[in-house]
Amino acid sequence: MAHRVRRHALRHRARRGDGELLRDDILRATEKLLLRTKDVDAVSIRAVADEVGVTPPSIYMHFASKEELILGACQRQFEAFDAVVAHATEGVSDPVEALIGMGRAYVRFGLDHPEQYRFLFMSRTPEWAVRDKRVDDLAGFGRLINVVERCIASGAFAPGDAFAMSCGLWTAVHGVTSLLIANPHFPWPPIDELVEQGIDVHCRGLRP
Amino acid sequence: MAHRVRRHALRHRARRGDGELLRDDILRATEKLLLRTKDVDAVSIRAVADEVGVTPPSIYMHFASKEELILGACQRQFEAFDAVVAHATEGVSDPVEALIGMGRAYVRFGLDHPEQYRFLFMSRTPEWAVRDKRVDDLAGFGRLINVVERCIASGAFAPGDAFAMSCGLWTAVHGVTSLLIANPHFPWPPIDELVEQGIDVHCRGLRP
DNA sequence: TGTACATCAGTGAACGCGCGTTCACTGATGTAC
DNA sequence: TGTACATCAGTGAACGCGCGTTCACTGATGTAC
Repeated sequence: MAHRVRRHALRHRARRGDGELLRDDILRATEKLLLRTKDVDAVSIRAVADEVGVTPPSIYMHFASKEELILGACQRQFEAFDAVVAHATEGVSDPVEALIGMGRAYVRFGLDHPEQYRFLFMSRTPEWAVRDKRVDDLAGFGRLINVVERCIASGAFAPGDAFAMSCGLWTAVHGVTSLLIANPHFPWPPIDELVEQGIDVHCRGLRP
Repeated sequence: MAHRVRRHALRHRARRGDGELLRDDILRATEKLLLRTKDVDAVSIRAVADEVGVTPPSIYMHFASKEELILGACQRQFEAFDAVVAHATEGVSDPVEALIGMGRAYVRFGLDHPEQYRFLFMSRTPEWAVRDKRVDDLAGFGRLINVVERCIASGAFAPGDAFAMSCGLWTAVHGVTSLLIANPHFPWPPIDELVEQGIDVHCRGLRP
């Protein structure tokens, strides 16, 4: 393979006091690389620096190590994912409809941002990421439990452990999303059909 | 980090005509490393050679490249997985029972061999692996379709597209397996419960 | 039975590569006087 | 208003590392005569 050559234009040096601007540029570049390469291992300090238009040591002005950089990008992606799923339930009063909307949004986000999804829910979670990640994780999951409880209260679902049901629902939508991401060459039936059917079957199975 | 040091005993040179023995040793060592390191990226030609007790160039006597080596190990794992799932349906006449048995065996294999499962069903499938892998893949999937068809014929499942139903069932068991593998720190309910509930809910949802 | 030799199963050393990270530096710019 | 200076936002070159892969070789062993 050829030497790594500088591919991107040099970035203008920030004005004094605006050093923090670089931090944002770095995170944005990291996400861009994740999306383009579709491989977290291809995201190197050097590649990120090049994408930003800066030299590698500059990264260390804002992140103590590569781990911290990746963790930072991960956090951002998590927030985006969380926002999309939260948005799906807005203004929907029927709890089953809200649940279905969440499921659709979940799968859609995963398929639209496969590398982000892979990173968030399919990769080995290194020890260092667990603590910080877990907070948001539980926040998004809390929303799910809430909707499931409303489904039970409304009589749409049989009474039972809302937490366990939520785990089941999560595994269901995750199953569709991740299998489609990992196995794009399999002769799947039409995606929308698969999603609708998966959610529908699961909801039918939870009825009284 | 320290220099890689030879950790394993030297292997006895094979007798003339027994050169093929090394091929088997290499594949076994590769699987062992996958299991131990839980990371396909940690499996290097050099690490495999060391595990076998041989020098790196020896690997190239049996595999043209690292890709071929990994592919060989993947094939083996696939066969093991396929055998376990096939075994689960043996001697079970009731089709729903057979399906449940397959599901349990599937999840169990995944949790018992997380790195194999990750490699088979959660990793990016490189272009070169697709063609060879697909054959076994469809073979195992064919077994699933077969059982689903029997479920429909017996009246246990509502009539419908057996292929689409099989896809749905696959995503369901995959969802449980892969989410547990990727997120071991999440406060899951008891695993058996999660598995049983997942399969049960899905089967209920498919009833007439 | 003895010996020369071809073959086979490897070895040892090296190649160039991209990686994370460190360290001494530079040059523009805001600020104090 | 002019100037010395501290600070800030970076740079350039190098470090040691493990990696996949290549190439010329070696030494044991089965075989032909």
